[in-house]
Amino acid sequence: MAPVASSDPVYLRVVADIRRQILDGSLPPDAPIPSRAQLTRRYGVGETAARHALRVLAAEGLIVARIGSGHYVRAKPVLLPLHRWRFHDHHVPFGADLHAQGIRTTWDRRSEVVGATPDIAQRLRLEEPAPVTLTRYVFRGDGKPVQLTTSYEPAGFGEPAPDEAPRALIGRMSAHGAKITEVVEEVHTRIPEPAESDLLALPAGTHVLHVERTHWAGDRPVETSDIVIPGDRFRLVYAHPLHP
Amino acid sequence: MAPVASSDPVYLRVVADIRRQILDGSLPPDAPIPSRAQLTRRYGVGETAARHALRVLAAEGLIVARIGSGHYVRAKPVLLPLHRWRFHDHHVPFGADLHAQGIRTTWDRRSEVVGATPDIAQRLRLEEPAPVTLTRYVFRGDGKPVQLTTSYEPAGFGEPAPDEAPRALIGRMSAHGAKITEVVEEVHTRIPEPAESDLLALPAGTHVLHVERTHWAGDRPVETSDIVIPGDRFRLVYAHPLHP
DNA sequence: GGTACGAGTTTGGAGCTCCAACTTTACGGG
DNA sequence: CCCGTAAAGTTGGAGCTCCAAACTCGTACC
Repeated sequence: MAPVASSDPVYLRVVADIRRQILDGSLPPDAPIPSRAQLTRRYGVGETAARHALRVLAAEGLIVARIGSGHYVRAKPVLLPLHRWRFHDHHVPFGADLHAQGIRTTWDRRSEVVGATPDIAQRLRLEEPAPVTLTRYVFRGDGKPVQLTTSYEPAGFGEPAPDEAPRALIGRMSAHGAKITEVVEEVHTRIPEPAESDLLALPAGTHVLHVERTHWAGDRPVETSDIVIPGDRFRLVYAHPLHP
Repeated sequence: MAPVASSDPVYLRVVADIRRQILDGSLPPDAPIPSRAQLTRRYGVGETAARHALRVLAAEGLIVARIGSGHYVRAKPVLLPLHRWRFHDHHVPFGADLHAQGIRTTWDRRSEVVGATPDIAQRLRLEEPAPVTLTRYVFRGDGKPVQLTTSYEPAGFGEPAPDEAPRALIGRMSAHGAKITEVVEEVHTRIPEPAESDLLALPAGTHVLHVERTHWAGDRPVETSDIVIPGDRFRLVYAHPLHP
């Protein structure tokens, strides 16, 4: 979770504080959130900031607004903001979460330079035809493939060193002085669900991929969400940061 | 797209108007959106409304804000708000979109009454143990399964007639005077991608499921997104309604 | 005891203002 | 012609206010 510096907008201070209380359990499900008026007093902020903080938390799915009554902590607020990290432990819920459950994480990667499809070229703001480096990361939990990430970046930024950590494309490109406005990436997760594959006329017991697609904007993640299943299943719900 | 009545909030009038222009192409990608000041004049609304309208459109992914410069129509703004419709044509992007591409849509359904899992019971605000009707819809594009929806509703609302259209649980339950706060549903889509299944050590050519999970709240969808692939692939991006 | 009403609280819509940070543009000097 | 600076425009943060609709709860009435 990105820490909130004291220089950050004040509404983020409020958001961070309430979010922390919800996630660590001091505000249990269905607990009432202080009202707008109370927040202004308690945090010494204006109504605008209090209101915006509540809206952000509601958009994250952590709280629900019951109009006329108040805001309440949502049932099962398993939340991990989807915002600019990757599998690697320092950046990512996946890594942290797998670790917390005693699952050892590893990964490998294969890169190749390919011609950009019109789609990719447009997203990376390149002129067609342009060579792009396509990198596929396979992330494993206890050896079993858990997640596959496909990332594209303009060719010419150099091959990553063999042991270089999975890197955030955004960070890397801005380090080279380039402006990145959008990143396309695909995330895959394993999920065996025989009953359902049957309904879809697939061979019974077929292992099935959970494919999740992340259209990732420099300004704001458009959408995405989900669930990881390494052997057993556990669930992560990603919320959309609603800032600003 | 839900029509905007004249009694609706004014910011929604602005949102609806700009959204229409973007979707019908009169505002092409990268076209500038009128600024806050211009919107207040052009639509005769206050700054608050203009600002909120822009924020909603940005959250929907239709426009990007470039700070200091302005708002611009986003590249490829394929947008279909994920908000209380289903596959069936009148309610749904899927149906409309498939149709637009000359794909015939069909569907079938199987219902069974099962015991609610703790999870489902809690979501439907039922006391455990409670019987719930589990319905699986398989939606097809030209006969090929495209989407699978699993929905739960409290048992006792009656079996749907064999030819009754896939129904919105929310609408149906409120018609019975009940209050529904959340709907759980699962959406599955087929996506064959041999190269990637190879990387994940699956049999080559295995057909793969795109699983997407929709946690659907009475107040606001927490998250979800995505893509449909019937034979060939085409893509839909769902945006989160950011209201209020 | 049960019901109906009203006062107080809370959210959401809408208006206004001011300012900092940033971008774009236009202008003038070298 | 080119470059640097200044002015104008735009977004985002933050403050304030007023009001309608909706909910809660306690009181008073039947």
